[in-house]
Amino acid sequence: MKELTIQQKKVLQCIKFYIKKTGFPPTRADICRELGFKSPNAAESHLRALEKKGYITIENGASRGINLTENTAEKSQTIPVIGLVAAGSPTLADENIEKHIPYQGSLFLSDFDYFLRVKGLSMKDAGIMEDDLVAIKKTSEVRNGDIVVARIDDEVTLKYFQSSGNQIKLIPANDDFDEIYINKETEGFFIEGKSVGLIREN
Amino acid sequence: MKELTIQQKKVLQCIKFYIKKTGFPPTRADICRELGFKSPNAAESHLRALEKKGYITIENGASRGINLTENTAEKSQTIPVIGLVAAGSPTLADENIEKHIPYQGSLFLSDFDYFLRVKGLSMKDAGIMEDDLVAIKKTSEVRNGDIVVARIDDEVTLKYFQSSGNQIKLIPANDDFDEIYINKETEGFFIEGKSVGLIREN
DNA sequence: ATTTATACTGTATATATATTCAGTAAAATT
DNA sequence: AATTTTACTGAATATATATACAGTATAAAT
Repeated sequence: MKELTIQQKKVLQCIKFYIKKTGFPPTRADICRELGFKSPNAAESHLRALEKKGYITIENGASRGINLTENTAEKSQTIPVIGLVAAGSPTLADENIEKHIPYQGSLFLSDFDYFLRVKGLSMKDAGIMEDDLVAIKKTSEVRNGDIVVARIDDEVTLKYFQSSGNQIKLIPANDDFDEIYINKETEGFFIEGKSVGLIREN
Repeated sequence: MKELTIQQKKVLQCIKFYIKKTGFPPTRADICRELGFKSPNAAESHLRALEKKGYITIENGASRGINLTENTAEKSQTIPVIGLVAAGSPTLADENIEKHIPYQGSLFLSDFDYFLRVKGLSMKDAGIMEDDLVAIKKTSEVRNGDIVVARIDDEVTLKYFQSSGNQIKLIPANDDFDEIYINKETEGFFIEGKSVGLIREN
């Protein structure tokens, strides 16, 4: 599905929230009121853009005729929790799944694929403590400064990512741990995903 | 809840089905079409009866302003996010609510009443960072070691709770901050609640 | 370099829609 | 027996609402 702009995301969020609050979709005027627009056409244009990109459908001529697409409407689902063990990969294989957490909606800005149960304190200065659940989005597209799940052979770690040229640095957020230097082409090295959020149950 | 007549049940079912199908509630005319009525007032009367019996609410003046009641349609709730400002109390008053987060189910072991947006780093060694959302359960029953929301006059802070005899210690998790000593009977001192979990959006 | 998309304001209007009023009639309640 | 509730038809209307049209301006894509 095509990416949304920031404004379009705001409008979509506004629609979702309005439906949640009132039980029915907003009018153009309602959207303007919520987001501070002064012309109903501002809302209209955004709606048509959202329709074009497949996030909503609009019943022409009907008042409040906005319908969230299946992908857009949040289905209640469960997210697997995977243990971060010294030797073992965080794959979604059954044997690695600790449990499933019921989850609905959008707690984080980005969507994600699983929770990683943190072991150890190598990221404690980043506020990531033992037994925290880090929301992981499976992707290899990571930027410098991202907190990533990196695999080196069978070892899986959570670290800050720093790349320069052909060299990758995996930096812990704890002085007691050492940085890890890796060459991009190293056999057995792989970025599993990146952190997009965190949950702690006390 | 008061019993519905057969016709009223049909109308309620019609509304539910219409919402499922289209994503938005029906107009009076839509209901007439679905059920074969020839006057919009037939639908209107039934709607008012359903409203009177508590199965729906109607937003007067709004098109398609029909909302299924909580008992009628189970819907997920939203949790308010409250900003932790230096001077100001974390009450559920509208002016303090930053936004609402859609939330369903049980992410944490205990239920909770609101999210507190953390400012500052006084609890950083406990893994609580700036802008984290701490799930707060409103209660004054706290134990030693709990992370609590304490109010001293208009100042609100998040600290470890430690009580011995008549004295209460509020302990930060950061060496740069000082412990706070308070007498239990101090005027203006109050435990607002305790932390039962944490969410971080990166 | 030109076109398209984004992001609006502001005005206007046909029509979609809620809602009231006037009836009729049967069933249920008091 | 009288009143209220249910269950409609049919007509009328104020207004809520979608939507088109005319602009302005900037960013992104081709």
